[in-house]
Amino acid sequence: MDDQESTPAPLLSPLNVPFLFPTSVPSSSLNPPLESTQNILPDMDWVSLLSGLGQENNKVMIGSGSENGGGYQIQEDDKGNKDKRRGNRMKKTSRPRFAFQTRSEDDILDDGYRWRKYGQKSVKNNIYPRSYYRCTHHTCNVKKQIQRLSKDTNIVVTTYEGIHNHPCEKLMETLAPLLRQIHFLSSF
DNA sequence: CGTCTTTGACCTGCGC
DNA sequence: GCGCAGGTCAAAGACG
Repeated sequence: MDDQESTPAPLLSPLNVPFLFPTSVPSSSLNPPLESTQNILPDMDWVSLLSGLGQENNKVMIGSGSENGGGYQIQEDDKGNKDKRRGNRMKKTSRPRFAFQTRSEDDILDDGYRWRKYGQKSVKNNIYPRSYYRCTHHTCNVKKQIQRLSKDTNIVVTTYEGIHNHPCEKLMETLAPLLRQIHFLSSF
């Protein structure tokens, strides 16, 4: 409950996520940039989900600045703590948020990290619930939300919050043979 | 037995 | 101040 602000420098940027798609989702299934996204997703609650967004290719940078809030973090101590069990949470933070959409039958995008589901909520204007996941690495506080769109049920919007402070083992395993092959070919 | 999901309750922020 | 919506907690159960 005290390490989110002292998170060490990331070994991997959140931007590494799109590179992990081949583990379960073909890159061809990725959707176009957000400008078209907004056209085809009129029912998406982008205001709450993507407050303060920017754009970059097929991913969306979300509220990375502290001025826009968007994310929350657990607070170490707070005089507003009314409940010993859970009174010290939900404080605005500057954690980077990052969202993108995929066209997939599966809600869960295998990005190489291990996630534990910690909540699910039905959201307004969407028949599908939003699922909340947290990285299972004990020193990592990265979270992600997964939401399937009601208008286009093939589209899943994944929102990452925070930066992994540990390497992605699965990614390394996946890339190892490829790197070896590249190294082998480059030797000629 | 450890890990993960489910799910209802609870909390906070925000708009009115 | 109130109500709503979104986000989180944690107990209980499922699963391998």
